[in-house]
Order: sequence, then structure tokens, then C-alpha cells
Amino acid sequence: MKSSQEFFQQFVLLYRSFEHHLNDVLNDYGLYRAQWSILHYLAKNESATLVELAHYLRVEKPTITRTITRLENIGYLSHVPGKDRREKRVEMSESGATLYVEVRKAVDLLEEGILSGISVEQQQETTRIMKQMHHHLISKEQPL
Amino acid sequence: MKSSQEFFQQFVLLYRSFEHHLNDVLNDYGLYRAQWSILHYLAKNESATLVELAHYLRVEKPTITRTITRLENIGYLSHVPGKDRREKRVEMSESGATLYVEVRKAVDLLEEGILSGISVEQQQETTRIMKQMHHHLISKEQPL
DNA sequence: ATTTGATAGTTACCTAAGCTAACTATTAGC
DNA sequence: GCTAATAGTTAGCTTAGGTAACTATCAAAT
Repeated sequence: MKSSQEFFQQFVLLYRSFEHHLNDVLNDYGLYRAQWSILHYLAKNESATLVELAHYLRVEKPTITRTITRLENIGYLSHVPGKDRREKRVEMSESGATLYVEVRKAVDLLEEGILSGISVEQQQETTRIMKQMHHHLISKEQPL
Repeated sequence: MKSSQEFFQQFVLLYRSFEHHLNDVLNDYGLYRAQWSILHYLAKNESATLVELAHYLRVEKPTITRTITRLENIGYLSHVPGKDRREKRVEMSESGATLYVEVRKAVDLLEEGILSGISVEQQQETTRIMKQMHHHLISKEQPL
């Protein structure tokens, strides 16, 4: 079998298993994957507009709107006023930030468990390769 | 940021981009990801029962039932009679197999494009690492 | 041989999370 | 100022996952 086939077969299986376990962790806190990915972004980037999130996560705007609405309803987000009144800029609220650090611990535990036995060098090398692959995919979408 | 966090952030982003492009390819043939993963399994394993597929893909039985039903309706699967009359063993029909080789070409093209510039050795090493990670996840689920 | 328990699959139903199409409200460019 | 483009929303569809409860068949123990 082609090494590319083996690669992606393993890649997909691993992703599905990972998503499964991640969901188990998140559900303990009443969260879902899509919500978590937004909180994660806001933890690393302070604030974001919906379009920014849509681009980053590579989903359409209505998908983001819905997830944001849910996070707002729970009270994990707050608005950041800006001068462009079309856009809606959000950041984590205090309770959102509090929850994030808590869940982050549990997710770190899961992730580090999965990576146990794999050296930091190998992790970084693999991350680098994945970035390269991601870049190949992005450049296919050029006509944005 | 922890290297595990960077790893999984990249991992998830890459997966989502990949799934997106894979879907684009599959849709040209009227297929979806879940259907494709079953055809892929049957291409590598000749035949399978629903439970076998559920275990491999790590989803529940009703999910498999539905996807199999769809593939049957399109005519890509046929039954393999066996002595245990509880189980339903399926394989690809002729038209399923024909479609598979066709789609396989397109998917190979996509996958090889994504992996371009990454040596076969690196691909294999990364596959090995992913297998190791997958194994960590599986062993967490021991009580099966 | 019969009963009991496990296993394979199905049915019905719920939910998350993606999508498109069509819309409003702003802003930017000419 | 008018027109284009951009940000976001609403409505509605679909895939694909999940549980709970069920039937049919088989295996094992008594």
C-alpha cells in the first residue's frame, strides 16, 4: 500500500479516537468541540471577530454565529466595542476565562497522555510536518 | 505554549482542512466521508460484519447500520452469506469495486499532493508515531 | 433439551455541527 | 452620493454521531 494511504488512514483513525476522548473531557464541563476551539482561539489571541474565527477554523459564517450564540448564552463571552459597527468582536468573559484554565488542565492531561513516550523533538518535528501539509492545503484554496 | 498544545492545535486544523478537501473530491462521485471509510476498509479487508466496522471506525452500531444501508441502496455492497445468521457480512459489489478504484485515484492525488515535499521516510516515521498515539488512546478504553 | 445470557443488527429519536441561499446593516471606493 | 464589498444573521437542509429499547440468533450451563 502507498505510504500516503497508510499515513492518512492512520491520521483519520487517530483523529477520530482523539475527538472521542476530547469530547468525553469537554462534556464533563458542558462544552463541545466547536465551542472549545473558539475558546482556545480566544485564549491565544485575546479577541476575535466572527469572520476571523471562520477563516481560522475554515467553516462558514453561520456555523460560527451559532456556536458564538451558544457561548454567549452560557455567559462565557463578552463583546468588545470597536469602530466598525458591522463587525462583532468578542473576547472571553471572566467566567469564560476561569472555565478555560480549568478545562485546559484536563485537556492538557489528555493530550500529554497521548503523547507520552514521544520526545518533545519528535513532537516538534511532527508539528512542523503538519504545518507544511496544512500549507499545501491552504494554497490550493487560493481563490478566496 | 506547551509542545503538546501546539501539536494538537496543528493536528486538528490539519484534519479539518483535509476533511474539507476530501469531501470535495468525494462529492464529485456522490460519496461522503463515512461511506468512503467503509469502502476503504472493504478494499483492504475483502469483507466485514457491521460490528467489525463499528469497532474499527470507533462508532456505534446504529451509525454503521445507516451508512451501510445507504451504500446498499446505491448498489455498492453485496451480502456474503455465512453460517451465523445473526451477523450481516458485506463486501463491495462489482460496481462498488469499480467506483472504488476510480475514487481511489482522485484521493491518492489529493493525499500525495498534501504530502509533497515530505520524504517517504518522514511519512513512515510520522505514521509510526501516530500509531503509537492511537495505541495510547485505545488502551484507555480497555473495559471493552 | 431448555433456559439463560450474550451478541448482531435494527428502529426511533435526539443532537452537534457542517452547508447554502437569501437577507440586513454597515463601510469603503470611486 | 451611489455602488461594491463586507460582517453578521436567519431559515432550513444534511451528515453523522449518540442512547435506549427492541428482535433474532447463537452459545453455554444446567
